[in-house]
Amino acid sequence: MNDVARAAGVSLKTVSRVVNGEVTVNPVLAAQVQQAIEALHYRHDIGASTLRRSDRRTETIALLLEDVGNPFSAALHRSVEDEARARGVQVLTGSLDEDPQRERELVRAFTMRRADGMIIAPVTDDQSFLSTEMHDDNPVVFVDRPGHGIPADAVLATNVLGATEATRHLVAHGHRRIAYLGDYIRISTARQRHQGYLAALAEAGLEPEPGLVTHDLHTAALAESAVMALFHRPQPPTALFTSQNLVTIGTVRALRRLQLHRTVALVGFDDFPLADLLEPAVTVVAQDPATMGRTAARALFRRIDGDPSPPQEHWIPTTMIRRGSGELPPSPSLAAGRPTRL
Amino acid sequence: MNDVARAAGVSLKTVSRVVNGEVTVNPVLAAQVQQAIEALHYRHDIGASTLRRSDRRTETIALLLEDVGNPFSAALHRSVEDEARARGVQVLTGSLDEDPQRERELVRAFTMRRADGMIIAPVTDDQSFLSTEMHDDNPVVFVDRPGHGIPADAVLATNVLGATEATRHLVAHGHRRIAYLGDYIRISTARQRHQGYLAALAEAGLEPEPGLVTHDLHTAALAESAVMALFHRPQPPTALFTSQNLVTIGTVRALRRLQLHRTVALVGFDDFPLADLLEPAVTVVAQDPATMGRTAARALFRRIDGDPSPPQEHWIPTTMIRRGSGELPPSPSLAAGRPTRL
DNA sequence: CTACTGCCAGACAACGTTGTCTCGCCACGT
DNA sequence: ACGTGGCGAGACAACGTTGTCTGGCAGTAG
Repeated sequence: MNDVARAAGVSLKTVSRVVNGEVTVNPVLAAQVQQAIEALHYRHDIGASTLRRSDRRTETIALLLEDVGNPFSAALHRSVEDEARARGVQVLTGSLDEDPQRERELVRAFTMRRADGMIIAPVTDDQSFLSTEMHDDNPVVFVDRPGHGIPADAVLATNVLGATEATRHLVAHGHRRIAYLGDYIRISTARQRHQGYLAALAEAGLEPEPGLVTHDLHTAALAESAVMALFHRPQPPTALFTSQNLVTIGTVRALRRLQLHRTVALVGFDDFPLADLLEPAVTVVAQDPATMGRTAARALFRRIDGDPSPPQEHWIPTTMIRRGSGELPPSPSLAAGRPTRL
Repeated sequence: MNDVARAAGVSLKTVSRVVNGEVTVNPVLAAQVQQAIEALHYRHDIGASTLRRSDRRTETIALLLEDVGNPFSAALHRSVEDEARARGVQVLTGSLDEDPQRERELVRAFTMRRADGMIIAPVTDDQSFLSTEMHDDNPVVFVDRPGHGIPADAVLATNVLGATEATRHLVAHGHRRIAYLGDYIRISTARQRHQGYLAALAEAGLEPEPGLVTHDLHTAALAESAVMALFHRPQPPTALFTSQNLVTIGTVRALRRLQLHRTVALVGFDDFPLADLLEPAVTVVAQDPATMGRTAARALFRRIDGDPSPPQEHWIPTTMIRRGSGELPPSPSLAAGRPTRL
């Protein structure tokens, strides 16, 4: 900046004014400064600027997701980036992998880099550590899952409602034995989807059968073997509700192997690419990760801009997409309670 | 830091030494300092540290990809993050959307934030601007596509070879009229894959037919209508080589609509989730985005650590995965040159 | 012609940290 | 007892920038 000032024949402070777009500077001088900046390839140092400024902004936000490589997180990431881009803000990302320790480490790393705010899909049920971990005026917005122990905005899918709708849909097609297959039950979204499943059963006057509920399926492979097991016992289900992406995919694989994919009804929570091209195409309750990301980013920027209103919950609705797998009628043979032979 | 020093009864400089893990500190004092840090919730300020340090490291790298939301970029992003995590380095990300201006903007934004290095999947054929845009000692590594106008490492898939192998595979199954469907021909990977396709045809003594080559299909929808058009003319192909993810998916959709998915052979470049669950399952030449990301990150860190050796090209091999669609024989009816009726 | 106002440019200090230099202390050898 | 060497701690300046204060100059009113 000193070099630029010398080249433009002005003081260092005037260069600062030009760089920051202040209007109280003679246009002639401003033009000279701009020229010098170009000539010397001067680049403004945001780090030094942040250090000195009173608002301490870095024009950078942090985004902590389950795994930046999975389609849901990636879509959410993209829409956050688009909102940030419109404000000239950059995005630091990190994957949590359901690891509580990683959650704290990343929050610390991003705090040390003075991110202006964070959007977090939390792993655990206690985010109270954020209040001591983060700088006081840096807001947090929770996305996908609610945070606890700290007042903050949250952007959530209507998990209970969506799961109820999915299960109700299967009931409406005549199913009485509907299995639930879900992710780690400690994950709040999995709990809520399980809760929606139970609600729909209760509503229909159906007794929940413990043998038809399987939790903690965190990978497609686990889901696949869970489904295999399910159909090798007496009284198998005639329909399945899978509460997550990877579980749905593992389930489709298993049904193929069992040759039951045209026999057993299936509704999955969360859409996935190519669901419409499978045979039968997979009926899903679709989340809207793009809207979730956009909403979270907007909420965060509102807080960064100083909105002091009480924390808000934003509920992003799910949409049922009927494609075929969810509209299969109960198989008489399975309904009779016969297990599948290999 | 001053507060910590006071609380621990040492000088500010000693706190700095403890924070930076220097060994020339009395363990007793170091413990006192650690205690004070905990008690006061002191957080080291990386920005200020960067400003003062002689190496000016931010422990942050930048990653510029086509679109962080697409599966290829997302997988690559994830593996870069894993390498960075092992070094305590954070990742700034940005999507380029094939936009040259965006490429420059993001490079500038990340330079202003003093990223220690950048991994870029470049949009254009001229990255010479990087040499004036970036700080002198901050390395770049190109990934997926080569950079031009600046010496730097590059991590590339064996695009020509992979495309040749794919096309050769179709030739080996008896096909003589093989169509090429690809992304914007200005993208270097698309050019290379087209080149591989031509090479395989030449090798088999087949005349390339201009009518069987379609470029600039950047979305699945464009690919879909291109395929529809292809089969409504006389002399349709009996096999298709699709040179990119979205093109392959659009093509599958079109073949379904035409009821030709069990008739026309298809090999796609780049694998995609659920390709194995389609009917027929889609034969692909798979790239390895995880290895590409890992390799790029390692190359970048080697440069950041000061490796002065000449720039290197890393070629990441592709793998053909035979799943069924690529092994279909030529349809006699199509081979006879009859166009498809709707 | 003086006094006052407004406005723009520059001087200076400070943001939180670390590189460098200096100084004091202790152990050890003579 | 005294000198020397080594090692650990503190003082100070500086990194690149901006908030604040001061000063000069032009324009205007009395």
